[in-house]
Amino acid sequence: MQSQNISDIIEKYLKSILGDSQQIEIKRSEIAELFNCVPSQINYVINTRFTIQNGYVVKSKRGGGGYIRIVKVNLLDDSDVIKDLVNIIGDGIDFNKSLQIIQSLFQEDLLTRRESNLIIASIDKRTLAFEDRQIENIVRARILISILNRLRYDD
Amino acid sequence: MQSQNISDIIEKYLKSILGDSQQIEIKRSEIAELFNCVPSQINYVINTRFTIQNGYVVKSKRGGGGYIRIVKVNLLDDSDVIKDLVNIIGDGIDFNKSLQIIQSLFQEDLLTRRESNLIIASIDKRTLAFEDRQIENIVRARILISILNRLRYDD
DNA sequence: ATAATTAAAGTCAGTATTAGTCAAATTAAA
DNA sequence: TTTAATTTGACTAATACTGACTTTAATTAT
Repeated sequence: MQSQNISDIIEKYLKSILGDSQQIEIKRSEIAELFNCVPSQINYVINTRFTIQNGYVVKSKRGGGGYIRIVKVNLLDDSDVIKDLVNIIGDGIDFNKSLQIIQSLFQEDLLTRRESNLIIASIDKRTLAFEDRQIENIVRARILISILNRLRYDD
Repeated sequence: MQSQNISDIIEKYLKSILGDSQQIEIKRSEIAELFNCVPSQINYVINTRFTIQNGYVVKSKRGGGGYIRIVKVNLLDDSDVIKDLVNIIGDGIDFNKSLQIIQSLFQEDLLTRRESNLIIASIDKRTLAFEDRQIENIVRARILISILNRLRYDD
């Protein structure tokens, strides 16, 4: 077996303790200790291997009693379609193009009318009015992508 | 597994004795004694978990026979609450406060779980991460207010 | 009545306990 | 050799806990 770097090993370990359960909760420092690495290595593993693309969602809390929770989500059937849309959006999109995307999602029954309206409200020109038009489109893209990625899985 | 800090435990306890009732009245020192912590910890729990954004209003009295009263408020029939929320949002709000507001709206059935999740995705820290932290909060406030307005039209 | 005492709760700043970020250094792969 | 992935650690941020001090209200003493 090749490439047994620590990140791969930690990844395997986390997946093994995930096992059949839907989610795990770990203490970053404990895992780091266990594998004799710096704590931020755990972040690296999570950021590179437990992404939504791979079907994982991660939540965490700092401070006393803090934790990192890794949740395995099941990607929906339309997940790939949405992924393609995300690629189209790239790192900037204007309001009209966004509207088209939302409308098509609505027509595909991937969004209710109410949901569509809420999203439109959030990426609307007035909501995102900046001095700089370019920034507006960047922010809009980020918001849309974040929402689309959220649509790729249920709770 | 999760939430092993005293604050979370006290929060759960208070919510459990709240139960179905609209309000409870506690003695700070008694609760502190019960959980073997300093009295000001109770203030900490209240200030971080029983705020108006969480859907609670707290009243208290000092001196002999003093108490802390926690009241669960209803967003629907209390227009002052909505006003308070808008005030809190103001022209800048951080992610955590926003999250609390969304959760309250969900608990009051003003948002579905899916809608809540989509909104959370759109105002998430990563989504709105800018060079300037201030801008992040400004945009988040605009999005939230835009959404609140949208909700108003719907009814 | 007024003052002193007692019995609450509030505030705030300091400390402790987590996790996150970022970029430089190193290692592996192409 | 160039590029990509990994490793590291110093610095940052968020959350929780504590205790000394303050404020307010009720009760008791004068």
